[in-house]
Amino acid sequence: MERELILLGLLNRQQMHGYELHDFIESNMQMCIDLKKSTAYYLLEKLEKQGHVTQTEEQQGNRPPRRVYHLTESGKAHYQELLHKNLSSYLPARFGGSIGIAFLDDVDEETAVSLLQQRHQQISQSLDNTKKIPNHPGAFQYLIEHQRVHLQSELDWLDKLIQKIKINHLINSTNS
Amino acid sequence: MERELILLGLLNRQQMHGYELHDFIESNMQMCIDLKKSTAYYLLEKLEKQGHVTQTEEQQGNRPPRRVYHLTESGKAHYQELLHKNLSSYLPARFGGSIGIAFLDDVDEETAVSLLQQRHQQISQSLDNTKKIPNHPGAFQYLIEHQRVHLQSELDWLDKLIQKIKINHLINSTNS
DNA sequence: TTTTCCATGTAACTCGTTACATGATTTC
DNA sequence: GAAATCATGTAACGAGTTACATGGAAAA
Repeated sequence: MERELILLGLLNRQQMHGYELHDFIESNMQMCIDLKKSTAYYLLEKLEKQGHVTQTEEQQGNRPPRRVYHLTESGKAHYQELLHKNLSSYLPARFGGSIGIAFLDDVDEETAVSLLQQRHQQISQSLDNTKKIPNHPGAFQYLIEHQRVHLQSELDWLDKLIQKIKINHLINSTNS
Repeated sequence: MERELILLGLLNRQQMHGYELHDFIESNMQMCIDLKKSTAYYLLEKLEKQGHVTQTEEQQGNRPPRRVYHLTESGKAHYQELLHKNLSSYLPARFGGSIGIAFLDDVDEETAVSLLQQRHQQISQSLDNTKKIPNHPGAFQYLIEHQRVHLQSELDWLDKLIQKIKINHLINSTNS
């Protein structure tokens, strides 16, 4: 549902074609969603069938024609519906990535530290990436800030965890 | 993949049957995953076909026989593989729930505040739920703590956002 | 001139959910 | 006696990904 919401939200600002939409999402929202091209095209087709958007073709020289989409009235209503639902509800954020934490005891401490450091590195990278995103007016900026806060909190927590494991390791190794 | 990882991780501790696995996950990990029964059964069948687990039937009176699963050697290896992968990589946590934030400008301020308060309520509820989870030995507890830290950070952030919107609203309404 | 970018799409697949079905047992 | 729990499953569906295909234009 959220992919549809993004497309509608962007189209609510201005008409855009599929490639453009995908491109914008990839370069400005990559930290919170990964929308594949084929999914974007598929979704736009679906929205058109449902009457939420309409197409107009734009020819640019010899290139494949751009299919520029715009919201219909029905689309605007649908957009508001999805937006309200999204804002009002908290979908237990899929923390797939953290599940392994529950089973940390099943890898030895050196390995654990090294694996978690790799993870740390990636989160750090993600955080850096959010800094490359150009500034946007209005609420869009909130999303980016939210992501930054989240990533920073993840990083802090990970640091503490790694410290704990290192200390445990010292204790265990001096005891044996 | 993470559902498979959980099943393997639990089976690595002790043999369990499908219902029991599902039940444990539902009551102890509901804050980070929602594994449906049919998915659990399906996954266990799949793991068996792949040789990662074996079954033994246990009859209890007239009930449908319990299918108790245990890890094979191959299963243990597979488990370690998935666990390493999970620990070392950060899958940009699916923040589907927050996407709407980017489009907050498209709802009027009173509505926004009210929607976000509903969201706040739900996160708060989630946080309370983590407190009902019984204590677990070892690393399992880290997962719960991680979730709590995350939820708290979400709550803090939301509070600030709601405040900002309220202030904006005041400014806008006195100006007009 | 080779690579990257622009611009679209299709077919097959995977993962997971929904909705259904069964039937004994325990609890209220 | 009704409702919840125990215990399993199947069939159909849905969302999204992967891998592929096409071909001109711009940049390296």
